[in-house]
Amino acid sequence: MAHTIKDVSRLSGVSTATVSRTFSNPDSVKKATRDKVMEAARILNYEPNAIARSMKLQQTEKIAFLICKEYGSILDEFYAGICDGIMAATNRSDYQLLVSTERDWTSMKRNQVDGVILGGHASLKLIQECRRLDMRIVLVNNEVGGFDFPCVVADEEMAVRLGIEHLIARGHTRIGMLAGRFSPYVCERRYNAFKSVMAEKGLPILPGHVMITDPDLSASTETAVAMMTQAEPPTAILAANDEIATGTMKAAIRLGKRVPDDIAILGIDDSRVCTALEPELTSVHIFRDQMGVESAKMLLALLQGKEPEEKRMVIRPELIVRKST
Amino acid sequence: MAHTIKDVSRLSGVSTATVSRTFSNPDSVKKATRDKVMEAARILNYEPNAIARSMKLQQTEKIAFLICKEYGSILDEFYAGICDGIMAATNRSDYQLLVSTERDWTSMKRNQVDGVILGGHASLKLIQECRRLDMRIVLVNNEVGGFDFPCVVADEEMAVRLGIEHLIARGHTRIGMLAGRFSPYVCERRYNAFKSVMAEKGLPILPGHVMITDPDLSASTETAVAMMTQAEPPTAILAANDEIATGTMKAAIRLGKRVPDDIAILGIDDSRVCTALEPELTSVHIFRDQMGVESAKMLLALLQGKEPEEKRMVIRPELIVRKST
DNA sequence: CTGAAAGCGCTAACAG
DNA sequence: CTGTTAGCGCTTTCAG
Repeated sequence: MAHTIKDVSRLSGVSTATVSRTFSNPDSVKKATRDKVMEAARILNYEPNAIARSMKLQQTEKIAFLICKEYGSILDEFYAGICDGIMAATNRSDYQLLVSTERDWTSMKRNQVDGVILGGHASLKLIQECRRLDMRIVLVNNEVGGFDFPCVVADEEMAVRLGIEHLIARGHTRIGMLAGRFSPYVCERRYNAFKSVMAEKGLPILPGHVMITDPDLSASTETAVAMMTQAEPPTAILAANDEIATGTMKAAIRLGKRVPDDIAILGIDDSRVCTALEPELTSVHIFRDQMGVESAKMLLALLQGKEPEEKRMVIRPELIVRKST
Repeated sequence: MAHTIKDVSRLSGVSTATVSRTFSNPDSVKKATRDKVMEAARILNYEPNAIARSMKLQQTEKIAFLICKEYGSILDEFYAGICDGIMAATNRSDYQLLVSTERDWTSMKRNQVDGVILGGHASLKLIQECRRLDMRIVLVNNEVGGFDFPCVVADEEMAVRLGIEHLIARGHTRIGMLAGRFSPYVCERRYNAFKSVMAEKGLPILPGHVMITDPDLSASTETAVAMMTQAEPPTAILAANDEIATGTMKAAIRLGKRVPDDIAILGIDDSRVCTALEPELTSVHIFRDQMGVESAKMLLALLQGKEPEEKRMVIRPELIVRKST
């Protein structure tokens, strides 16, 4: 059994209260006393017991990041990026970070964590469960209409707008979109943004110029082939994400079309694959790290009792022009 | 303040012990009593307090995954894969998972977690600190000579061997390697394996046929260009990982060399980029998920007091032949 | 500046 | 099968 505050108290000849103060509020203890305590602690290899502290304080100093998605691997590049950001922000505080998935977060006990960041398509059931246990909640890459939870999202409309405006600037008017079935929230936003921005620009969306595909590589490739082999194919394709854009590139290669001369291709997310491809893929960068950082900061602020001034934080994307457009 | 076991005890008219039993060992309580307790708990919106439980049991039922790396982003595809595996295995147990980095794991208090999985190049200092606090330790993607810590690693030698044998089967004899400066443990293993397997096969390593590069895309591209523009370049290049292989592919494209006819290229890791490239990249799959799963299982077993039969678990890789060789 | 003591919510040994 | 009770290790009020 490890030594406790009592052992240190005994060895150093001071009370347990003083030992406690030495560790949690050093300034309130005279230096001489403090030194005695620290020396005893060193000898005994004493380290404060985090559980007992939590018990007394009734807070865990832990938050959880719960990933709510069903498709693909859990920590894909997008969520890993968010997680990186959350880690960075959490680690700078006194909090520690638990990571799990919606599916596995079953053993919900009170006081496991002080708050949660829900990433992606969190079910209402999960949200209500968290509220029932008095946890503070922040959503990331999702928002729930009508409930007004604090959330951090990317400006999906702006992402699509940046893409379309770039294609227009390159002289394209027959622009198509390959939408995909991945995160419901994101997909819907990007899809709707495409329709509204095209309308705003006065560009018609021709029949067959919007298709929906599963987000994996082979499905996107097939769908892109179908789009490009129409009688009147688009001259530029906006893919709903880089994975789909990659499939579109493969389709172009298979059909012997030159990118960007015969067909311009543009992704969203700006993932690592963009620079691996040839030609390198133009994409709209979504600042996933920043989304993570901001959501963690928001939750931490909430836990300090501060209400954030803006409950809905929108992270602005940035167009990265490369060689595919 | 949330309700406690006492409130439930009072409302249901049984002792606190019975309430406790109802939640942690239901079978030891008569059904009728149990129902009364559950009903009271429901009414009061009671949920057991995890901290108090930990306090009593003197264990947190939490483990930590500490990522020890300096280059690149924290949760890159490789470590995200390991983390996925750890999450899966952890979530199937009663444990929960903390994720942090070596750099940030400073506020080391006793009883924050019951054990740790150290991923990558853990410093001896960190390991000793963990031991001092009586934590159980498992290393993943690393091992420490002479200390005999439980560890899970990939069979790096076999990965290289599979690659070389494949290239030999394709008729290559002038095989080069692009080694890289990423994880010291892995790099060294792959590099040494290359030399020993080549020797074993009786193939000479020609001057300039082994080069070391930074692992980023542009450095690998430059280095690969240098290797391919020698007087007598290799006919096949084994890259130390897929990122470097990607750079090698770019070098081939830049030099107008056809892959695999003019130059065969082979990666290690089998990351997502392999199928994005054209031609698709042959690579040796490292089962990172499995590494995560096994390391978590090992740690969990250790925490149950079981000593694992094998302290050093080696995960066998698998060659995935695609179009680049 | 330091000490005594109460108590955070739960579990488990023991008694009935 | 159920109740009583003694802590787990720490923080914090209140006194000194």
